[in-house]
Amino acid sequence: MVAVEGLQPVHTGGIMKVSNRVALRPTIRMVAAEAGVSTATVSYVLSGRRGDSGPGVSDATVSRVRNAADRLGYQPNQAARAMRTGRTNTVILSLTMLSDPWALAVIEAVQRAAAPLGITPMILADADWATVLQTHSADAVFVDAVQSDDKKALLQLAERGTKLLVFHESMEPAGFDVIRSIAGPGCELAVGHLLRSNRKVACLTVAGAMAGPRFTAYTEAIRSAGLPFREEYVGDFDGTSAGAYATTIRLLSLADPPTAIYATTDYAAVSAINAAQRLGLKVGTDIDIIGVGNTVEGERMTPSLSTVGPVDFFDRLAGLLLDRALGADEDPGVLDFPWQLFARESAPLKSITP
Amino acid sequence: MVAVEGLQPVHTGGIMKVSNRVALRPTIRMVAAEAGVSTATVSYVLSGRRGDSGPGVSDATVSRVRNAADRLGYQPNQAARAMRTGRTNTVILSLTMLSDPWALAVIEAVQRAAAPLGITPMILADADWATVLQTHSADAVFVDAVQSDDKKALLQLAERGTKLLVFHESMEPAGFDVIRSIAGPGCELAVGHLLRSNRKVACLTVAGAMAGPRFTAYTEAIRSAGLPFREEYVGDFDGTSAGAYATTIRLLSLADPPTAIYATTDYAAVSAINAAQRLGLKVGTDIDIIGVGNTVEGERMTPSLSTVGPVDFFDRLAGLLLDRALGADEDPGVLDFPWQLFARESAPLKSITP
DNA sequence: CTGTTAGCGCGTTCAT
DNA sequence: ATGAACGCGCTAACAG
Repeated sequence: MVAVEGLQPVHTGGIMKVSNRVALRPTIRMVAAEAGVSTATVSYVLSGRRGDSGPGVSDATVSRVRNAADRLGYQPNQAARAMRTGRTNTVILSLTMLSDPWALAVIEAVQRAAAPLGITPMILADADWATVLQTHSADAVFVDAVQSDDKKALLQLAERGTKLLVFHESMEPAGFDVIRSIAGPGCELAVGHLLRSNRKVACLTVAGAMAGPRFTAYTEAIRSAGLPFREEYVGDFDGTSAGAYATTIRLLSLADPPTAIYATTDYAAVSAINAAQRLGLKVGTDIDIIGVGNTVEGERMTPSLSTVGPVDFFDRLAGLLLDRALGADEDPGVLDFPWQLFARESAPLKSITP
Repeated sequence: MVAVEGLQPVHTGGIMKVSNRVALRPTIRMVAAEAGVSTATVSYVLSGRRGDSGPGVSDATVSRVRNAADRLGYQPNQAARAMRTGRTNTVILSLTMLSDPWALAVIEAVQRAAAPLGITPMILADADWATVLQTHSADAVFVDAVQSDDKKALLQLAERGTKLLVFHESMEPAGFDVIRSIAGPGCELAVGHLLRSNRKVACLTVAGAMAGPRFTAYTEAIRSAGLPFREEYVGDFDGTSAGAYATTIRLLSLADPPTAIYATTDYAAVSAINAAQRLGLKVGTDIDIIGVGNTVEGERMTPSLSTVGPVDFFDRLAGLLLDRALGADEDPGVLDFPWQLFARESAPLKSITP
């Protein structure tokens, strides 16, 4: 030590107790001093490690340390811990479209799974996630809207040791995990379900998404059922639920109204049900309505919403993310979620009418 | 140095180049070795400091270092940097109700302001923010839904040096900043505006919020205008925009329909406008509609939405947050946003009719 | 004026 | 139960 005798506080590691600032955050050394033990002991006690082979710390010491820590209000400095262990006790969720209920469901599921593990989910709403992740690390990262040209960035991140889970329909794992949940076939299932007992099936879809798989599935299914495609049965709306409501009213007010509606999201389907009921129709009898996505809200409402979607998507996603965060060092792979039909009250299974 | 001669790699600080793992992240020492300079020089070059008084590093060296860093793909380790400097280059936004457009606007504004400063906003969606913030630090933190009994937790965090900005109507600053934006008077302004040219004013409000200031302002304003309170003019809905749409249809289908609608949010007002137009009414002439919140969407739509709200709220909030993050060590205070009336097309200023 | 040396910060962990 | 060596980037003090 080169410290000037009279100035150097002995146990505190030298941070500015001498200066005018009040002591900011207590360090492990202060706790050690307070408890009259070494920093190593404090570390072992508070991080609960060293259970590897026998006790190692006596009960008396444990409580002395605990008390000291409480008294000082000690909280470990995550930056220091991260530097030493390489773990941040954090997972990052990179989510575009935070307004989307899908994103909220991801957050909720991860939150629930992470809390008991002492891991904090942080949400990154930056379109430029690749750059951010180059410097800010986490124990695992979920990225929801990857383009094919992001592949290089992903590879680089993976190579640096970032544990990545990527949501993408066709990308192959390459140092990162891929979460997959392909909509097309499931959506055809939905329309097909309606077509079993209906010949006049309309589609409620967001105006901007008419090139996507959810709408294509509609035209496909109509075509392969040998039915004519009726332009007036395509109800495009602006993406808001009010828009979906209004468009449903319009569809059902046609001279020759549809007897079933395929909505490309559960949220649109909910609006459609409200609109149909407003017009005095009995949903599931007078009119069949089916959604897409298998959200919990649909399951719980009355009448319960028929829908298609992956099973248990959010919880399993959260589970995998946290597995990775905890460092089970398995090889990355694909987590595929096949879609299923949930025929509930709003479009029940019926004896087939020709 | 106590290192065993033959094993210790000289410049790398000893991380496991020896082991089987590929080199994970390049460190500043590797860059220094690659460029043939000291770590200090690398640090000065890459962090752009030492600009205090003149350059300090020759152009030739600068480019040598830059090249070396690029070649290795060096990115500074934020944890190490944070430990040394106490800065994380991060701000945390603790937001409940992430689905609320208000939260999205906060995120968007902060994102925009933070990016050029090299600061990354991270969103915390944990109801238990107080606990999380005890261990995870950031250069500044915004907390949106503080209860009065959180005060103790806030004080503690502030004492530890966390820079806090708190959104609360009545709390006083105490080591943390308070953002304030009181709705009541502004809402009365809105209803008052409608009452200047209408006697039949309905209210569109969320069913659960009828004890809140936005609804109270309606009853208050009606009362002080000497008008009777008409139960059938209260249109409560479920919080969705489809619900607002449907409720507006109901209100306007009354035997004695209102000539103006006060909606307690801009989003409800937008739905109300859609509904009124659907019924063939000319908004701003046949019917006046006003919202609450002064969102940008309202300003841009046609007809433009009349509303009340704070001016420039999100950008100024973002500005203050980043000021704090950058450490301008001023005393905390209150940032108050008085509300204003924006009389636009959906409820224009009219010559007064008695 | 340019570049280097050396040591710090704080929690973890190996060897004693 | 402890001493002390880490990790990695920063920066005061110093040397050419």
